[in-house]
Amino acid sequence: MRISEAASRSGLKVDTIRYYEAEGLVPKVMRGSDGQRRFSQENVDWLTLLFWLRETGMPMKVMQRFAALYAQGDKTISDRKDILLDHSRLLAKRRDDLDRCDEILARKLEIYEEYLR
Amino acid sequence: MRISEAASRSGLKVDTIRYYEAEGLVPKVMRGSDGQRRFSQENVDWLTLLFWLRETGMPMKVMQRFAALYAQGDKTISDRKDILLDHSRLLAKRRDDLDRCDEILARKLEIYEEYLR
DNA sequence: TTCTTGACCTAGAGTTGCTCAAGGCCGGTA
DNA sequence: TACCGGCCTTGAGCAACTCTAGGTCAAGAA
Repeated sequence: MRISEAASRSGLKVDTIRYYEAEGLVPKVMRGSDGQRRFSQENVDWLTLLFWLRETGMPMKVMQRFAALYAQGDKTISDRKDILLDHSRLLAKRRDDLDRCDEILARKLEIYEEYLR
Repeated sequence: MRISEAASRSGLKVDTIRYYEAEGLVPKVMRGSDGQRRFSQENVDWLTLLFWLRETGMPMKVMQRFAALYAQGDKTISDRKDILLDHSRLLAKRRDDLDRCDEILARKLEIYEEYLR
C-alpha cells in the first residue's frame, strides 16, 4: 500500500512516517517502479508499534536502537524484549503521574467550587 | 526563597522556571535588592501546579492563558475551572493510551517469550 | 585584603521531534 | 492538452526546553 494508507492504518502522519524512515526507524520499506514507497503489512505493524511507543513517551534514540535491532532479525529478540520491558516500567511511572495530577486537580477544583458558592 | 530551592520544591528545573517566567507563566515573582528572584510559598505552589500540568501534557499556550487568568485574580476562577476540567479529560485520554500500549506490549512480549523458548 | 568558590543573572545558541512550505514528477481524467 | 491529486525531496519553522558564555556579587579561605 502507499504512504497515506500506511498513515491512516498506523496512526502516524504521512510526514512523520517519512521523517521516521529518514531517521532509520523504519527498515524494509520498498519502492515501486515509480519511485514511491510501498508498505507491506509488516511495515504497517511496525509503524503502529512505533506510534504507540512514541505516543507513550519512548525517546527517538531508544526507538532508533530498537529499530536497528529489529533490522538485524531474530537473534536480537532478547535485547528487544529488554527495551519493551523498560518501556512498560515507564508506562507505570506515567500512570502514577496521571494519578498524582488527578489528585491535584481534584483538590484545586474543590477549592474553586467552594469559592464559586 | 531562591530559585534553586523553588526548583527542588516544585519539580521544575532552574532553567525551566526562568523560561516560564519569561513566557509570562509565573506572575508575582519578586526580586531582592541584589536583583535575584525571591519566591514566595504562593509562587512555589503555582510552579508545582505548572509542573504537573506540563508533565501530563498541557500545552504552553493553554498554560499561558491559565496564568493570565490567575494573574487577574479571583474573578477568573470560573474560567480557570474550565481549563482544569478540560485537562482532566485529557488525563483520561492519556490513561486510555497507556492501557492500549500496555496491551500491545504484553502481546509483543508474549511473542518474544515464545520465540525465546 | 585579595583570592576563590558558588549561586545567581541575561542573552543567545543548540536540541528534540516533529510539521509545513516550496517546487517538481507522474498517472489518470475532462 | 490541461489540470488534478498524490507522491517526492529539501529545507525552513516551531514548541518546549536545555545548555553555554560571560558577567555580578557575597561569603569564606589564605
